[in-house]
This record gives sequence, C-alpha cells and structure tokens, in this order.
Amino acid sequence: MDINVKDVKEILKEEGYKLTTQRKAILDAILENHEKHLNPEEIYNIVKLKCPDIGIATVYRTLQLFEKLNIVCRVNFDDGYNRYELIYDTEQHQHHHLICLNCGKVIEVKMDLLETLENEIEREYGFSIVDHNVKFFGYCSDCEK
Amino acid sequence: MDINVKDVKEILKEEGYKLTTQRKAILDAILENHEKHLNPEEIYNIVKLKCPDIGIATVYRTLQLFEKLNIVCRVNFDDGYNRYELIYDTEQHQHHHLICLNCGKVIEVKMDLLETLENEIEREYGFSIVDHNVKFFGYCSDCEK
DNA sequence: TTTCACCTGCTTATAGTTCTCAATACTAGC
DNA sequence: GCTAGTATTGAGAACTATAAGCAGGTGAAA
Ligand SMILES: [Mn+2]
Ligand SMILES: [Mn+2]
Ligand SMILES: [Zn+2]
Ligand SMILES: [Zn+2]
Repeated sequence: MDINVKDVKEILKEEGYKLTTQRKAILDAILENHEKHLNPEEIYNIVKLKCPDIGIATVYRTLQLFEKLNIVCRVNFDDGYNRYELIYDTEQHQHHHLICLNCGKVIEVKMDLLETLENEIEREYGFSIVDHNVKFFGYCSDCEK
Repeated sequence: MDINVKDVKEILKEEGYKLTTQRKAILDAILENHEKHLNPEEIYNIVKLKCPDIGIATVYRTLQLFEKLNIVCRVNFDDGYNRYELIYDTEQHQHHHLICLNCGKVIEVKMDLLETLENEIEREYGFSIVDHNVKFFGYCSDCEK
C-alpha cells in the first residue's frame, strides 16, 4: 500500500532523474511524518539534521519534482504555506481533511462518499470530474467538550 | 436574497466602522462582479476607474475587514491569489466550485448534497462541522469535446 | 578517465501582502 | 458651526514564501 524508497527510485529513473542523497533525505522526512502535512520549511529543518549542508532551494525544487511525478501532492490549509503529503496507490482521489477551528488539528477522512454529488454534477453541468479537494471546518471531539 | 449596500452600512456601523467612499467603491466592484471571484489587484483596477486616488493597501485592508464581518469570504483556486466573493444570506454553507483544468473557468454549484457524508463524519469522528470547502477539478462541457 | 548532463548551495530576484506613519476625514459634544 | 478625538487613508518600505540564475560539484556511460 505505502509507496517506498525503492518505488520512488524507479519512478525517478524512468523519467531520467536520480535519487540523490538530498532527495532521499527529503523523501524520508515525508515518509516518517506521513500524517503531518509538512511545509517546505519544516521539511528543511528535519532534513538538515541528517544532511546539514542542504539548501532550502533544493527542498523546494525536490518538492516540485515529486509533485510533478505524482509522488506527493500539495495541500492547502490556508495558513500561507504549501504543504505536502504522499500519494497512496490505493486512493484514486485525494482524501478529505477535517480542520479543527480551535486547536488546528487536521484529521484525515478516508471515506469518499461523493459519488452521488459527483454524478449529479457530471449530469447537470456536463463537467467531467478528475479529482476533488474537500475540507471540513469545525470542532474536533477534544475541543467540542 | 442579495446583500446590498444598505445592509453593509448597517453591519459596519454596528461594529463601529464607517462606510467610506473607498469601502463603498470596493463593495460595488464586488457586487457588480459577483460571479467572478476577483482578486485584490483586479478589484483595485476596477475601483481605480471611479476612485483614482485609492491605494492598493486600502483594498487589502477593506477586504480583510469585510471578511472579518462575514460580508465576503476568501476562496482559493491555487493560482497564487486570494480571491473574494460575497456571502449570501440564503446559503448556510459555502457553495462548491468546479474548476476546469483546461480553460480555468470556474463554475458554481449551488446543490449541497453533502449531508450523508457530513453525518457520517460527525458520527465516526465526533467532529462537529461548521463549514466546508469543496472544489472539483476536471473538464467543462466546452473543453470536454 | 573523460565527458556531459544532471544536480547542488548560495545568492539574488519576484510578487503578493502587510506594516508604518504622517496627513486627512468624520463624528460627537459643545 | 467649531473643537477634540478617533478612524481612515495613500505612499512607500518591509516582509515572506517561493523561484531563478549561476558557478561549481557529482556520477553514470562511453
Ligand atoms: Mn492528508
Ligand atoms: Mn463562488
Ligand atoms: Zn480541536
Ligand atoms: Zn474548460
């Protein structure tokens, strides 16, 4: 289910890119924090521990590359950063996110349950849907009390 | 149904703000382009026609104020701009957007159809939903051909 | 080992947005 | 209407996330 380093090496190679030390370190940082939706700066700080000479430009460049190759995808929580997460083979659409308005926690929702709505949209608007982006704002169970 | 200048004047007054010439001009620009999801620069250019001395800082400040007072809301189409649209009294949740990956057109969807999903989420995660943000990416009827 | 395209870190540039501040415009109380 | 006090403004500088330019480094293929 999870994408791993070997898979990424394959994907890069196929497109003529190399899995350099820096790229592997960035990938590791994302793999080891797969639920955290890191931004470039957070990734930079994690990677610097093992790879102290890395420049932040490399982090940005690598994330763009990974995004182009569908290894990661960008998510936007409207906090002024681009954030990134792995794309899993098992999901054909991006999963949904619940964002707590009180504590800022982000919860992932694997249920899709959009078929009815998507069918309605395709029928009503003649719009053929490729992907979606769904966020719910509210209060998590901890903050609701 | 539509919010109007008088309503806004009321809302501002209640909170101790004034409906200045500049604020009215910005509101007008948004009202007259209610389907367009303008960004601050576009608003600035429209407003400058009737209000040539306005500074762009005033546009940014006013949009922030309108957002705080729930007169407009910010929408993000991942094109590097904040965009703004009026909030209508009739909708309790933000409407959905269809974004064409080919021509960039943005279509509004007034059907909500998220009750099943939202109920599932409230039940399964104990997360109490206040609002949502739903975007569909794909190809519009013109581009599909 | 030589070649050559890829890749890197450093630095500078870009662009959307916010901040600072002095000047101006309103408003309420006289 | 005048005055005092507050809200608002425009201009420009500052900020911040990200991208671009460049010269040197790296590593696989010949
Ligand atoms: Mn996620
Ligand atoms: Mn809209
Ligand atoms: Zn919470
Ligand atoms: Zn289209």
